[in-house]
Amino acid sequence: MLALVDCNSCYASCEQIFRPDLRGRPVVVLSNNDGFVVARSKEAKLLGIGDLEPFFKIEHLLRHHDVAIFSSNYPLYGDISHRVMTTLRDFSPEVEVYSIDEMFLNLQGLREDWVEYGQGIRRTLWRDVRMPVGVGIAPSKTLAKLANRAAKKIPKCDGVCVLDGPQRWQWLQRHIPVDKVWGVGRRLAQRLGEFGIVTAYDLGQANPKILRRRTNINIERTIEELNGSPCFSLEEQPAPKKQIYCTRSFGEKLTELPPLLQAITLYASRAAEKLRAQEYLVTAIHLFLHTSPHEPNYYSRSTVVRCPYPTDDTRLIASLAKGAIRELYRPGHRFMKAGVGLVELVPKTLGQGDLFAIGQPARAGMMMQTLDRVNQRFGSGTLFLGAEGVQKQWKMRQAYRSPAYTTRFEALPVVNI
DNA sequence: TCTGGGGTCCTAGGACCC
DNA sequence: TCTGGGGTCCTAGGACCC
Repeated sequence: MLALVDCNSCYASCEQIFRPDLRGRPVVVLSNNDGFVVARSKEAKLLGIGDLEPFFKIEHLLRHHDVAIFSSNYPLYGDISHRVMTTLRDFSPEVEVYSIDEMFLNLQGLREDWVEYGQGIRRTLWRDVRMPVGVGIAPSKTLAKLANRAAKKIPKCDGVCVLDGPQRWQWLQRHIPVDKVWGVGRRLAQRLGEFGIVTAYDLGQANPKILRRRTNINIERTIEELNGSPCFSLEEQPAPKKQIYCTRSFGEKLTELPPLLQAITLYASRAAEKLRAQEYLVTAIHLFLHTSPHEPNYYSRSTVVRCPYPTDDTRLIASLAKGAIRELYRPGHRFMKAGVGLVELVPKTLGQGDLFAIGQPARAGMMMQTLDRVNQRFGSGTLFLGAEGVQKQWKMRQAYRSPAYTTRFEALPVVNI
């Protein structure tokens, strides 16, 4: 058995931790660039505010109902997430951090009353972090996902749902549309519909071999999982990434080259940071930029540049990225977004293997190590390439951002006693 | 005034080469 | 009977997840 713990309306709940006056009130959190709604408190959902609704389309509705609006505050959410995960580690010796607001716990060998175990998790996380969560417990990840959904949706569950036998999970599956199954998106659901597969139960009863031929390979394992046979194992150490991307929409459309180059330098730096954290080197870099698809004369270009040698040096990666963007840039367009992808990676420890090939100078490695240490200790962005610029007028919009309560001294909450 | 996120992986299809 | 490869690289775009 394993458990999936998932924070309720994660970002909205994070905001409510330091604003208890907002508990019981409608709260929404917007995506990067204040683009659309990515988190809604229970009360906001009751107002009929949908998931992923463009902010500009519903702003009037939010104002009308006096909804509290927040821009995304990732330093805050990341820190709260870390507290949640740390607390959860006390409940199982083997865990997988699946996303910023979800964790799988292996329950193997823990003989417990699962409902009480789940309620214990909920009580503890509320007491220690003030984070409300749902707990789904089942023999496979896919079932634990469904259980988690039920824990939140079915009032009788009171936040915990245990699927410990076929009767229970089959009953639930009959009430869940197939596109809510983990790994089944809109497109696949449509295809499955052509075979008469509409609910999660239909999928569980389908013939895996036949469906595999007609759709994709993963569907076979999903079917097994729906029947209680685990196929996706718990990954304590997630597999190394095959690609690392950093892409952003700009706060305002960019027409000139210099700010584009600044932005791409920042994205290259972020991607290189992640690359070093994974202890890999990059050999090929993907660059792209495009205008808004909602505007006429849509312009979109991308290219791949090869590195002279496998590298994790921010300076080299940024310089290659800038060179490529110069080539892709055309005046007269209003660019909305650009990005850097490190697309061919090799483990750092693999080494060169070629006596005559040029490798990355050792000094570069030391320089990057110093850069990372300073930024880890004093905060991301303490040391950065001058080419990023200082003003950064292209930064994303964050008109409603809350303070970094837990990660900046000057933003610490003040308590009046 | 104008406004639609970000990350990862996969695949289709064309160009090019032997 | 009718037909004619296969690999690699590149770009574009889609699918799915949170």
